[in-house]
Amino acid sequence: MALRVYNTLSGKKEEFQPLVPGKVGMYVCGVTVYDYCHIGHARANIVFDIVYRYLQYSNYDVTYVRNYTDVDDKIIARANERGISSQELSEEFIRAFDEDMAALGLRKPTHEPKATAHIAQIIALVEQLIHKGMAYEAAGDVYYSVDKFPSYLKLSKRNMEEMQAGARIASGELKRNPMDFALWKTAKPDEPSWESPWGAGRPGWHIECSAMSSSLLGSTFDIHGGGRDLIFPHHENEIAQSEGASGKPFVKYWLHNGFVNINQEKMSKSLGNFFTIRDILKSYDPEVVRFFNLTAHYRSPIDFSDQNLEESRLGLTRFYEALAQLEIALSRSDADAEQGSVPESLAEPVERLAQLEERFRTAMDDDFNTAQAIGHMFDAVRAINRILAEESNLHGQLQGILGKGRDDLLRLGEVLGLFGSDPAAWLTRSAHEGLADAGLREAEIAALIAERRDARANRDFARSDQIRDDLAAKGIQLLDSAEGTTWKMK
RNA sequence: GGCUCCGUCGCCAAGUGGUAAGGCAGAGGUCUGCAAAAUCUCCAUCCCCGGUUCGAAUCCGGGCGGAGCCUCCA
Repeated sequence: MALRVYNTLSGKKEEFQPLVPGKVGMYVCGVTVYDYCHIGHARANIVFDIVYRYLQYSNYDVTYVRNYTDVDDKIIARANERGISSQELSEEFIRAFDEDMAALGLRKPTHEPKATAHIAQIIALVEQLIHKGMAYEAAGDVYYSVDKFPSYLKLSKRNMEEMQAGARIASGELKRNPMDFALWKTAKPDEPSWESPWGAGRPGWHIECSAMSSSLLGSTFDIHGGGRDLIFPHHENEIAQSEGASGKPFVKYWLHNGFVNINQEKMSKSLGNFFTIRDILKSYDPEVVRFFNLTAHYRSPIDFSDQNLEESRLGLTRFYEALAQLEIALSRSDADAEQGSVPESLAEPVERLAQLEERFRTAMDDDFNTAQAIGHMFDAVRAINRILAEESNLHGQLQGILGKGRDDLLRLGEVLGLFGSDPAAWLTRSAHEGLADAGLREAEIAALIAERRDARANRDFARSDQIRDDLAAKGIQLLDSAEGTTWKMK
């Protein structure tokens, strides 16, 4: 089955056919670097990280471009507040962005261009638009003339008359049409600026993406992504600029991810429910954050709440516990054990395990349906646990089946950026999180476990159970097994 | 007002014409000294009302409820 993607431009799912067979050019709008990234940025970047990974998994040669917009009104304003240069500010937050994305386990794009490193291309593009009559200069500013681009608003499917009714021209702007937008802004005092045919100035928002994408991917490429909120005006304007200049279709498939809500409310600074990635990673494992993002479809809104994150933590724990048990069973099993056939009772889980990859692909081929893909992976976990529950001593054939199951799970998990940690280590780390809140130290727990072990050996179950209940009251769950007793936070 | 979109089990969430994935929570069984984990079994007819169809959660119309965009925004 072939990959199908939902294209915002057509409003429906389409079969994905790259311009050049086997190769994909993909551009995703990065961030304007003037502050720390919030969890909405995390979602967008995780979503397109998955797109990138899945295309690579599907054997495409992908060129992934994600830009930094490092010249902008907000950067200038923030830099002035702090009394530093725009460049210092943007460099600081580019570093922060890189750290955040690395923490979230994102694969590095092929190219991460900066707007300020493409001023020459931007100026050339603006000149071209003026030359073609699509743009005009006015007092050092250059504006795009939306009236010259008949298919303007084709992406956002809005109505020009009504948009115009609501639009206003800010004082000092010399627009012919209120919907016209700036390609180049004349420099005000104390602003970063570059020399141009229209005097010193700087690029407007939107033009940098047109310039960088065409520089790195050509005038037509396959996928352009970003958050829904970028559809208008940002992406609409990119289309107008790029197609206006080249006369060729800009992008074949437009992909947009849904929003992040906080406790069912829109995330916004005014509501005070704004979380940076750094804030969240203080409380939650990055892999939990990623897992949470992938349990819903990328186009749907997701609700960021403690309860939902907690559920994701439990879900991810289920995977790691199964993987940890699998490691133990596989290491313990005897390679020389006599070959045995798979018992009839395990035919179904064995079959389910065998189908994992095919099901995963079918789900992901359907517009990157990670929620369904994870559902299939949970099925595989149950199949693994079932086999382990029934056959603690793996014979040759089952060993091979489970070994392949483990490999499949890890390989497909990697396509989603999951299960990359050593299972035992992840579980230990997870167990220790929150330990301080419980007011306990590991050594104390270990001592109590030892005391309980002795009590149990003496069949003093009253004492044994008391220890367990006391710890349970503090949120510590003891887990007895043949290998001894471990613990975790409930 | 215009344009998008959503309303599926207690909660989260897939499914968009062929008879409701999965996770969490819950009930019961197995395992266990007892538990936990694991496993097995059970647990929804899809906001409401019409219509199209052999057949609809899925399509159409009308309600009701919710969200987003239209200004910077992932």
